[in-house]
Amino acid sequence: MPKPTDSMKLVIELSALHSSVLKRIESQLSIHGISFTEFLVMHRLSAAPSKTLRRIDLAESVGLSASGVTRVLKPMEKIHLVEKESNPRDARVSLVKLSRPGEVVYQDAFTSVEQSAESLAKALTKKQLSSVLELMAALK
Amino acid sequence: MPKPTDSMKLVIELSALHSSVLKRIESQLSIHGISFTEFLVMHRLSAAPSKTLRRIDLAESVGLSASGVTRVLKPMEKIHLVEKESNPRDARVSLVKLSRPGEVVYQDAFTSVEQSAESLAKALTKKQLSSVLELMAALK
DNA sequence: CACTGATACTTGACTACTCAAATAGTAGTG
DNA sequence: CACTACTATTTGAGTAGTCAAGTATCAGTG
Repeated sequence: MPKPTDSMKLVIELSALHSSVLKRIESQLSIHGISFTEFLVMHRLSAAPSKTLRRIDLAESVGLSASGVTRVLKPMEKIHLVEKESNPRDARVSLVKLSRPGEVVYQDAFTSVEQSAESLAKALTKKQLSSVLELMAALK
Repeated sequence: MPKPTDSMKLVIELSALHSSVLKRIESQLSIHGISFTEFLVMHRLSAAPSKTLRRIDLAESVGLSASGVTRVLKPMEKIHLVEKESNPRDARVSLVKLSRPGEVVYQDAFTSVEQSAESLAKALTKKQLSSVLELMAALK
């Protein structure tokens, strides 16, 4: 019977932590009628120049496949959280833009997520928190 | 436009890290024909007394719902990685046991996962690694 | 400027879950 | 010892994603 090294523990604990954190956040987000993935999409769009991204870059930044993005976006377009724009320079690409109503939902959701995040992170000191962030960045 | 606090960054980076790590590991595990979830199941069973657990406890420890466990286990039983046992004390519970062939697959898979994990963790010193583990445990 | 190969995206078919309801069994209480 | 309430599990129906194949467009080359 193998005994786990620390690096093994890292991946196992990472997975456990992810699943528990996700549950907390999703339950908060359900109030706003969106999933964490949808929140992430809006988060990335909101940070982008003119709140617009190519679907492929969006996929990359939220950790989805191209088709995954197509599928998340479809219902979001339907309720006008995001809108489709075309790129005059390249007819292959379809740009996604965070709409005004989308921004409003995003900002409300942001507050909720932040609350969950704070309540989670209060187990750590400020110093510890920035330390985890740094260490996690090194793992990327 | 809201600006992310560190605790917000924590949840977002956690999700990104999880998705990238999972992809690395799953691609290694595909050699053994199992998913990371199935690996986790065997990992927990392997650590349990007489390699046996109730389905509900298994669910809890791998972060799945009860029905999720039922569904992962079904194909694993079919190829005899695990076997079903009943509890004479309580006819409601159905115990799951890691079979001998299951142990073999688990140990091979363990080696693969450990390799991925090592290659991931080599971005960190030993001290940093045990530090992340400690901080992550605090977040649970 | 026609060809070749790469890129952006969408769709079909499948897998991996989830939740809610159904089933079966257990345990405490009057 | 019948009732009530709780626990363990499975199943049906639906959601969220994947990969592979298909379509459209672009960009470089002889």
